[in-house]
Amino acid sequence: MPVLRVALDLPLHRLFDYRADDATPADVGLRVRVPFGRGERIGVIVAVVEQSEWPAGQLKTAREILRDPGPLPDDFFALCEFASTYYQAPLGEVLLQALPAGLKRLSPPERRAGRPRKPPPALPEPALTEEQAAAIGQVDIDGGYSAHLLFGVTGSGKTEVYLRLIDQALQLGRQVLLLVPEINLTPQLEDRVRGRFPDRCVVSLHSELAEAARERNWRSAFAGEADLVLGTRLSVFTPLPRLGLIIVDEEHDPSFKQQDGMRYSARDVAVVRARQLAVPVLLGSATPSLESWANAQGGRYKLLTLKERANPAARLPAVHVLDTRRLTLKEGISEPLLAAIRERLARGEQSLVFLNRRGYAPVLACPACGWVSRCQRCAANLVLHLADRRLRCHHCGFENGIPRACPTCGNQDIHPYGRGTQRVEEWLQGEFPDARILRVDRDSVKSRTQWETMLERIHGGEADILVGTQMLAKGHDFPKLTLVGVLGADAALYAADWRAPERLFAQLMQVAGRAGRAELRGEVLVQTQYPDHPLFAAVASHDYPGFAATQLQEREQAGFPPYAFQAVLRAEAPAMADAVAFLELAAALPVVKAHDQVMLYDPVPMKMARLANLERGQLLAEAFSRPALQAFLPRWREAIEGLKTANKLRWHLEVDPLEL
DNA sequence: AGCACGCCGACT
DNA sequence: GTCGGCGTGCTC
Repeated sequence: MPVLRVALDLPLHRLFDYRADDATPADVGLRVRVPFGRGERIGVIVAVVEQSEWPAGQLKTAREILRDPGPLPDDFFALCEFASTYYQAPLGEVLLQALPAGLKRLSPPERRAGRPRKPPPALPEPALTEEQAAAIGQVDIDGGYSAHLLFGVTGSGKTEVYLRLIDQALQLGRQVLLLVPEINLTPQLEDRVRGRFPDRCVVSLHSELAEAARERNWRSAFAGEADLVLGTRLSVFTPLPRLGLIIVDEEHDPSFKQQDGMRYSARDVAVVRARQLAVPVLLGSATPSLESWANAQGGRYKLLTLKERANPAARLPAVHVLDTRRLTLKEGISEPLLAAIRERLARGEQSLVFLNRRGYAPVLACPACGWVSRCQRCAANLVLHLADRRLRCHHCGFENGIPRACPTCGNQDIHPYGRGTQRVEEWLQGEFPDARILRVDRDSVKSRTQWETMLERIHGGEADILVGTQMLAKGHDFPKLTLVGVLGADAALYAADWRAPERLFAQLMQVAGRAGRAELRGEVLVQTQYPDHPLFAAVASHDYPGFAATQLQEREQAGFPPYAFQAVLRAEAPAMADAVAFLELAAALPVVKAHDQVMLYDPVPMKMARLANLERGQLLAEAFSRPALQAFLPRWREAIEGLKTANKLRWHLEVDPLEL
């Protein structure tokens, strides 16, 4: 009697066996409906065997083997097995997160055919620059696994390199997977790709897609009908029978890292997938992650460089640092920056004021008694949103009205302290009454559609001054934008977070890249209290390699990634004492002593120590070899699972954490 | 993760 | 006397 070994979406690191009279080994990879507990679940058949290790009498019988949409292929299993092992996530969880929701439900609703997209206008191939041609020549599309880091400044035409390589892969009859960060996946990018390959089937996969559309696109990829899958991190696991090339655009972008459930890096998974399938992978960025840069320096990735802008008339923007200690600031803005904005207004050009802090002010406080607007559930302040008259926690979503007087001492004279985008917008409007100011942050742009509309308005010249966060920094060309002012970006520079300089550098380069196209040279004014920090000199000279070299040197000396390999055990509980006690127990486990190449730090509260009424602590594990860490993790995890946990304590492991 | 069973407090 | 709290244990 054949037995199915079934992976279920449970936080359990084991498979479940079921009898199935008519099953054959060909059924591996199909979905199956099985009884579980007193209910029913959908699982994936991982193996069909003759004998179960379980007592035959306790085996239940599978209800139904689901033959649509055909078996998941071997290479998909191999990838999921890798992720399961590497990230210490149960196989069932990995397998099933890769499927569209409809295929995980017990009774899927009727499927309706989607309306086909209207084809966008066909786009011609622009001529290649020498550098682009050289980069393309370095990639052997048909030569098995190879990993490349395409390092190209903004405007150097990385996308054109992608498109040519995609074309080569398509010509060979292969499928292509193009991964982009969340915010970059807009219909415009989709249209650009479609326009270049008008007779190819291009599908997109991202979380904002309606469920039916997502399933349709997934099925088309799975069936080998789609030629090109354009997607965000979740699409790295899409089964693709003819996959021949993987591209990760803006590979340094933190949105490639999943921040809940299985905390994987889609960029790293993409490289593993390429190696497993023996196909080329291309990572592209103007400011590569230091991990990728180190891989390129070490020869594990081939470095392809684009130094020149595709349009030679477009010079890199001039970057100037403004020392805020020596300048008088009005509402956080210095006179030289104001003058520069005034100049742009006079010339009919656009300015962008970049400020990574939304809301009106980051805190409301009482000068008399020292009261500050704190979140009751988090270790954070409530941010003042004057536009809708609310105090709001940006971490847990808690909201309150604005008190008229200080809740502790009754003082009527409470003030907002600091500045967010709303306040800067308001003040600039007062300063430039005739200017059309557009604020772009998560409060003014809540959906992909709104983001679209916003981009169109900016392109259409409907704004003279943009005030925006991170969101505006990414990958869109605004032809009339010639000035970028950066406010308070240096707060994190001397903080404990050793990854802060890398992020700030990428952010500044990215936002600087918005300034100046074609005949209009851009100017970037960065306001900082630390004008002498070497980071600014590197930004001003557009010297990523120099910056990366010093950063990597510092990391090597300090023994930080990428010269060390880390995993972090996090615990959250209503009381910090419980979380820390649990972590101490985990640190004292016998397996820890058995792995002397792995070093455990002391359990500490997390940077955001309290989130949504839970106290959070973490325990960092570190090794100087990846295999040593990988050998340790499964044994540690198993031992931790055996620990009895305090009430309401939850924990998880994160491998290669980006934030500590 | 669900979802049961299982023993101790305030209520129709 | 019950309804219900969530602590502990299991799911092939």
